[in-house]
Amino acid sequence: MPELPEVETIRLRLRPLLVGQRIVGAAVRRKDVVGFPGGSAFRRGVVGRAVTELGRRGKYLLVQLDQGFELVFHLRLSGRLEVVGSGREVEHERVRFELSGGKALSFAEPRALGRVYLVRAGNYPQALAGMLKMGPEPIHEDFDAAYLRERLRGRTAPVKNLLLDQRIACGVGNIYSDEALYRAGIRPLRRAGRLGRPEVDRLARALADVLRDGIKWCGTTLGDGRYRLPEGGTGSFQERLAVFGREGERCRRRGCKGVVRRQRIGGRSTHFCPVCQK
DNA sequence: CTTGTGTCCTGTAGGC
DNA sequence: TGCCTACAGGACACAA
Repeated sequence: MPELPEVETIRLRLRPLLVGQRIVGAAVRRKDVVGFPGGSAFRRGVVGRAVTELGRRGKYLLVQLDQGFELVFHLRLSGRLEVVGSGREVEHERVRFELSGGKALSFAEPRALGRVYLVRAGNYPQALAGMLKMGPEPIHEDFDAAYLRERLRGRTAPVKNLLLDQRIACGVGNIYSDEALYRAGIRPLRRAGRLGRPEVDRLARALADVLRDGIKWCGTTLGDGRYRLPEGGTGSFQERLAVFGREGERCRRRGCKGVVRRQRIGGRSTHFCPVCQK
């Protein structure tokens, strides 16, 4: 669930809590959540390092450490990062980092699908191949209509599937892809290579806009409450969703009588307004 | 290369 | 009430 806006929100909130802190201890409570390196090298490598900055690439959160190291987190579906008092227990905690200030950074992940990696900054191992192949950030200038047109040209897969491909546009997940397609007025099942130039133009803009809006509203906390801010609060973009999670409800556009439909595309549930999206 | 399907993982919702 | 199944979804492996 954490997509680009959620990870960016987490980054902004965690930054003042982590930068300047030194990791004085680490406990790996579940080994398979550490993606790299294996064995005790992860714990040995991370202890003693100080946090210098927090970055983000797509859905990855990058915790820069001194001496050229970097902790890379991917929260996948249900991962959570929280700074807690040193004694406090956290449900589903997989890895805990004790901090010099007396608190701890807790990485909790009920489904154990999320991962944390310790690498040389910018030097990603095979286990993190996704980082090397990742496409541009849709909210940066190097992502524009011309680029998207080039990447979609000739492709026969549904446009929805390609929006989820991190090699084309990183950071986009199921929620924001549906919302971007709604804003662009494009049905998710349309074959990507068949979109007209004005449609791709709208899509490129909609993607950037919806992700920026998501950041502005601190991300989307759905009913399950899995995504939370590091301080425990919720995002508020869920109140602004046009289609995601609104199956059977009326389209939000003024005067539109459409009812939001849900359909499985590429194994994922996909939402759209049959009136607004062509 | 492209596309579609299965797998990982576990908590939860819904059916009977 | 309790059991069972389907589903949630991001990334990746793999088959065609």
